[in-house]
Amino acid sequence: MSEPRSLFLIDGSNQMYRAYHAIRGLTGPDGRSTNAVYGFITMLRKLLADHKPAFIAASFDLPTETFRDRIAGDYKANRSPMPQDLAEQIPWVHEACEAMGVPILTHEGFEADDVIGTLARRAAEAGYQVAIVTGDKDFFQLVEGTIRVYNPKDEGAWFDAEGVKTKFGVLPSQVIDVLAIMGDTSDNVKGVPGIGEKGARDLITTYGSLDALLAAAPEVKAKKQREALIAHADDARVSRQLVTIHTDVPVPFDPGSLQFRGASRERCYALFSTLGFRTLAPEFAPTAESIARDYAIVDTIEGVQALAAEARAAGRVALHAVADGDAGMRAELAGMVLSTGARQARFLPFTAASLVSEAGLDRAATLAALKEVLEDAGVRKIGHDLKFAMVVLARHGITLAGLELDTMLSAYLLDAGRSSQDLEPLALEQLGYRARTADDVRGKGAKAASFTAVPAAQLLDYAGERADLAWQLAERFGPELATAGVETVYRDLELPLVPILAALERAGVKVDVPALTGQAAHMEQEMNARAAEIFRQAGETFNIGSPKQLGEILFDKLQLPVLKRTGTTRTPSTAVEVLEELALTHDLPRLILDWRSLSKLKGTYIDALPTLVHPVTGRVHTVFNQAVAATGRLSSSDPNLQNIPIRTALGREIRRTFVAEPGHVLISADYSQIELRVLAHLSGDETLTASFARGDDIHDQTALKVFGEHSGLDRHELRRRAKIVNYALLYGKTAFTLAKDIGVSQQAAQQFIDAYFAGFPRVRGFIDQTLADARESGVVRTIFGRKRPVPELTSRNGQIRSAAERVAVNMPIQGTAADILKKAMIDVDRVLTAQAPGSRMILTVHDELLFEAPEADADHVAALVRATMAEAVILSVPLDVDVGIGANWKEAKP
DNA sequence: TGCGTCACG
DNA sequence: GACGTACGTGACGCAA
Repeated sequence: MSEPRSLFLIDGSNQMYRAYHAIRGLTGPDGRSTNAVYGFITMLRKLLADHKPAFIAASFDLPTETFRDRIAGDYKANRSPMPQDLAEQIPWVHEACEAMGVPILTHEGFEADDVIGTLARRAAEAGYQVAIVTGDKDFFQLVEGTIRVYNPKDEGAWFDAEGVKTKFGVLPSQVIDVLAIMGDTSDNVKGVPGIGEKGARDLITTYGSLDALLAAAPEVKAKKQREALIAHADDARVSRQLVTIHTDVPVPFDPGSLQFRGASRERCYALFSTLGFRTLAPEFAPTAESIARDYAIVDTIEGVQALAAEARAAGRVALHAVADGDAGMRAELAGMVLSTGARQARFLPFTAASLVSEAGLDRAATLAALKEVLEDAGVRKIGHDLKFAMVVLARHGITLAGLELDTMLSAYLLDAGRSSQDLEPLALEQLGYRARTADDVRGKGAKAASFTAVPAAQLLDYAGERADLAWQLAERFGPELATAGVETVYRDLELPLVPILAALERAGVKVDVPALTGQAAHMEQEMNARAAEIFRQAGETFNIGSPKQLGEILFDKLQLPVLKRTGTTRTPSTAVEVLEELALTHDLPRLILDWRSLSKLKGTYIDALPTLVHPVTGRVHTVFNQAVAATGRLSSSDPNLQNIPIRTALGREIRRTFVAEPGHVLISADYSQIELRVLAHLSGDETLTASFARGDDIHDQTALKVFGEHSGLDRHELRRRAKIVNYALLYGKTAFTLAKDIGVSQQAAQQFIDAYFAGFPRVRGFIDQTLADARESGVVRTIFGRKRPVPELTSRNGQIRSAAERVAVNMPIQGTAADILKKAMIDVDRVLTAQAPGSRMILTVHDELLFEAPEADADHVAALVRATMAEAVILSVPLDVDVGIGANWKEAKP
């Protein structure tokens, strides 16, 4: 808690140095180091938060001569000059102090230490509690009474006289004597040669003081110490002068000028933005309170009706559905927000059943009053993530129509590589102020409340911003879509996809819960059997799921060789490729692999899926994320239904539990080798194109081209290796990894790579041209015009540059394939609506679409789907579609 | 919360 | 000569 008369004096230079060394490799947008200033700010923020000082100041050394230079001309002569990238940060550190409301103290001719010492003494005399914030032990000499040293390192440590004795071994009054003897090489304080910290401490403890020690030097028992003390007595006296912190600097103690002033949001925001502190800057961004705006709650049905009329008259309305979470199928609709202009919004909170006293609107009546406007395509809709609103509203019988501008999708198309397409960071980036987050109004973690339990008045600013900011962002993004060349992909693909994805999410997929429960029991038995054998071989029980514990067993106890280390912590890796290798010589790794595989399947799918069955629909409803993957792909979450196992026999059993409703079947349709076909199209390679045109098996063709006719391998193995080669080389895989993947020498792998590019000569040209264009423009694009920035192509760091090159080659291919699937979804949706209305699309998995159809319609639907997908786009090679029909997803896979 | 691991295309 | 070594995702359990 804040002491009314507490003064914190920060040893600024010391803390800056510490930050500089504690954090490595942090740079700002212009490439200059920001590590010291970042670390300093972090320290300062923690100090302010933890101790809430009423008075505070930071002192820094000036680069001018001090009295110590006059005492000893070579004072600090040994000190290596301050690193250039630290010196550069000094002005920023000063600005950080000023911006954070911390006064800066300096005084010509004295070091920061002396200024701090003087103020500490004078403040203590005036009755203040003083904390000297430093990691420098020299300050221990000042500790007495209400003066303490505080080292903010780690959790922070306080040193009073007792603490100094414990930490340094002598009383504060004896500290300078110890320092005078031991010297300080970095400051070129000579001390007494041959006597270090421990020796100095023992001598001072024995003799009481330096003067007493020097007087008694001839009696010191240890010969070396005795001779050194006699020979260097004067050095010791000079050293004592140098290490003594002066407390009589002519600097007045003026409490008024040392008051903590509080941070200036503007200055902090400006500084932190300049320095590229992406998490820190937003905290200081201007909040919207500073901007005049018209937000209000509407809580009468007449008000709602008037609002509906207003929206109709305006012809455009930004809207937001206030509901918890990202999953539209699980969100409880707590209110609606409408905006028909910048900095304007109306919030319609619904009365929560649990909060009888809370004023609000009846949900059903309100939605009934809004229904006509929401369903009128003539009233154009704006929003951030309109799919979410669509799904939520659909559950209340409203079919949102007239989608015009989704700011989330627009932002995604304008910069697919942005780390987040959420509203708050976009508002900060585009409009320059900090929007409220759901966490701000609901609390977060375990204390988080539901929107339905937060009083409407508290939600108003948050809710209003959702619609208002969407409106404001739409004003910017609308024109930008055209200038960025992504309007086509927006109009023709992303926007039409919104209602289709909303329908997929609403449809969900049926899972056979009893079957999953049965599999869980079986899995558990299998796991227990493996675990027992694992523990027997290990000679002890441990947590097999802990990479740390497992590593200790394998590499410490059993002394198996460490073949690979993990990327970040450099601990021995226990990844699958490592265990596969170890399994050649030991039994244990194989058992571990088996256990892991079972554990993964059980934990991620078998146990999880039943808990995700919707209580009303009895089906599992995923969320399709349309603005996440940088290439243009969709992703799936809560649960992810795009990574249901298929590669192992046991995993495939999980697919059996994805079933059709009674009387229905599942139909799976997937594009055959779509990315390689896109490559053939983009590169114009004649050999590749001709193979696809003839309908050859492309992997067999590659096998022939790369391995030759007489490799001696069976066709299956050849094809497996060729498939790896086909997909790997395209994205820049190296001979090193290819060799491991297909089990040949690195030299052989290199020959395959050379043979591949020789066999498909235009592929190399395509890669080179793509990279040349990308370096020129800074972006790569799909054939639909979707773009992804690749700024790092010009990095001076070879590794970063290589990674960017692989990204640049991959994106046009993966992204074009994604565009094709999106186009196919739009076409298929139209065809099914017209010609097979009893059937519905239920999932999409990158190159596959899954449908649920009445049994009697199955063949018809399969044929429609196949034809429509094959004709989704016209490339220079045909698009092949494999279609299968079955009672469950496994059987439906062609 | 970050990390290691592993499921998918 | 050392270093690290195909792209794109999301979820789980552990450890701090």
